[in-house]
Amino acid sequence: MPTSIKDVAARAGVSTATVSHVINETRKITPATRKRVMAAVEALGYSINRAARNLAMGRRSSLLGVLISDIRNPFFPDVVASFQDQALLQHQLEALVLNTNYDPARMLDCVKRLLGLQVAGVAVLTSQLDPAAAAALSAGNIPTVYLDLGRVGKGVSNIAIGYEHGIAEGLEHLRQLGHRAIAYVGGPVHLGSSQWRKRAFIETAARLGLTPVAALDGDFSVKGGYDASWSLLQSAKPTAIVAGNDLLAIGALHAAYGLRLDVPRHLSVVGFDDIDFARYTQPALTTVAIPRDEIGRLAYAALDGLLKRPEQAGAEYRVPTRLSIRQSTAAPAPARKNE
Amino acid sequence: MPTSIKDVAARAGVSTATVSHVINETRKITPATRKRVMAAVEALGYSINRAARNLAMGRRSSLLGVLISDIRNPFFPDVVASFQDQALLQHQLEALVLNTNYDPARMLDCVKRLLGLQVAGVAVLTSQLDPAAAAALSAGNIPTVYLDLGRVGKGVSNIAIGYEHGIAEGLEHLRQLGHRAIAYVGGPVHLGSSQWRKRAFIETAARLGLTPVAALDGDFSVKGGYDASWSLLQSAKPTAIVAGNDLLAIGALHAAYGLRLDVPRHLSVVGFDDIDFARYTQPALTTVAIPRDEIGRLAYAALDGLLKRPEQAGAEYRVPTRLSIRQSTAAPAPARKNE
DNA sequence: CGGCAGCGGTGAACCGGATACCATAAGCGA
DNA sequence: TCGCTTATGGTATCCGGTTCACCGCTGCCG
Repeated sequence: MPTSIKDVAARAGVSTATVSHVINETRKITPATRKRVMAAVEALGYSINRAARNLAMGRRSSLLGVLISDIRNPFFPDVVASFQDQALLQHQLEALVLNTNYDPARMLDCVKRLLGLQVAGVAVLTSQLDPAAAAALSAGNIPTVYLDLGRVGKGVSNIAIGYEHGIAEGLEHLRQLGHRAIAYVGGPVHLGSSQWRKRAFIETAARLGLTPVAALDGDFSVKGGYDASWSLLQSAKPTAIVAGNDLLAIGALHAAYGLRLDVPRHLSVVGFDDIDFARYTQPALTTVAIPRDEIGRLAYAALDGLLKRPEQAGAEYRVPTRLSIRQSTAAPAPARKNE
Repeated sequence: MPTSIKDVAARAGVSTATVSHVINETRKITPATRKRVMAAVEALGYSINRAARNLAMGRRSSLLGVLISDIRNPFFPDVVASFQDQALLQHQLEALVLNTNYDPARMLDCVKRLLGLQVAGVAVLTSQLDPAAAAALSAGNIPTVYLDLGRVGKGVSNIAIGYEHGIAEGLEHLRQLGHRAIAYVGGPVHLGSSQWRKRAFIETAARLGLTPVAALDGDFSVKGGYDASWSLLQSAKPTAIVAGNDLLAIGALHAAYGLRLDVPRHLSVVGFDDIDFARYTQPALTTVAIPRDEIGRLAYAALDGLLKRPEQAGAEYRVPTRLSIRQSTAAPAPARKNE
């Protein structure tokens, strides 16, 4: 393991400087010398130590940090995969993915670790932002891209998600089907993404002249959706439920099974995210699709841009949402409508 | 960016050596000094430069490479998450996750990139192994742990998956329910994991005196399961289908819906993996569970062991599988049984 | 009271590589 | 033949940490 540039230099009978110049082609070298050096490199199986190189050059590493909330939530692997595909394409940088588990403290810890690794840039794709973490990133002067969080500025870009369009499509869809009693099941109140979805729902509903019959917050899990929907269906008796993400929506579907309500005849359900499994629920889930691969691609592109033009201000990107209509929505059955 | 240990030392009025000792707790320090140092660290937002540290300590890097087939397959995020949780717990090493997309060429590329990054160790959790990649790893003398691939040796550990037990439970379960006409839907023939599952199925079936009525290979996707099951259900008319993974099983469920077969009355379905969604299909999927978090934990532990005792031979670990019985299996309906 | 051990802290030599600067020799015109 | 420029290689320093040898101080003990 200890084949350093010195070993190569010794074997080739030259100085370490020469070896360095041969390897990096940073100076003209006589063919004879170059050949001797290359032979020594071959013979010793030498490979350069990047840590030392980065240290010497005062550069950051070739790593990009990617912060996500929860790798088990199917939303994130899709984003990460497309991010990594980009990184692979431009082949140079690697993506280091860290989970915050929706925990601000852990997020700060992750940021510190990334700083310690001298990452070249960070993509914060979590649904909330710990202020201390943001401060640490900007203090470290690290190019950063946020997902629907934070302001654009020097070295900081942002990807905004246009929730309104998709949710408006969803509500319009429900209204046209004849639904009036619509309830909302949301995620944890402390999460930004959760708040914005809920707000988009309420404002859009108001604009369309619909009054939500109820809104309940759970966590972003199937169980949370199940519990919330169960109690909603017992009390408010909505004809349609809009969920803050697809896991919640799947929970709603199961609550309906449990209460022997047929979806979509007795209850329509609209999800959010359009995870892969949404098309494999029974019935297949109507849901507001967020272009996850587009987010991954943009996040990489944004970081790439910041890295190439460090002194320039970042940009604001925007991805749209749109309704993906499947079988979990239909006109409410008259029987239940009159209940 | 330039807050180095020297800045901290200067601000705290101590030497860099002392700062280092405070940070690493490698020596007794008076509370007063420690406090001054910590205050300086806080005030400057100092975070240690791992590159420099690794260089000084003669270590490779604080990165562990984790190779997986496909981050979008829910199997892997679970494994990765538990691996990372371990890494976080022992906080020192980071996990760098790379996708091979089931592509041997890409796998070799990933390995080369990892080698370039001086990773301290690599966990190969993919379901197949490119020989060139394995050669590169052993040539680089990198501690490696494989998932059910390759041999244990110096610096190489292996995690074997005991497919037999779980699949035997599954087949026994089906036999007791009265199934005789059992078909198998498998994954791509070129994947190791796919082959072993299929072999375990066939051998165990033979041992139990059951003869599979058919076996078809698709890819590890819902669509593949759908197509294969559809044609199986038309031709061989099995009363039960065992699938090579849960995605395939979900495809089988949908093929049954499509053919208006009631699951489990007309068709029983057994999956493999027990991904989270298996409990949320309709009906909930009976499946052979693989302890994914255990795999992640073991993979980390194995690497940790190899790193701590580099000269020793690796170990063979083994994780069991077991049947998780839900609602997709039942006794076959007499009507169909006599068809 | 002198010797000595233990404690808390410092200075400086590394780790592996990049590079500014210097040394040498060759090339070349005057 | 001298002096100046170029081409090429060497020397030394620095990057940000770790760590070892050492040092002054205190307190204990004979």
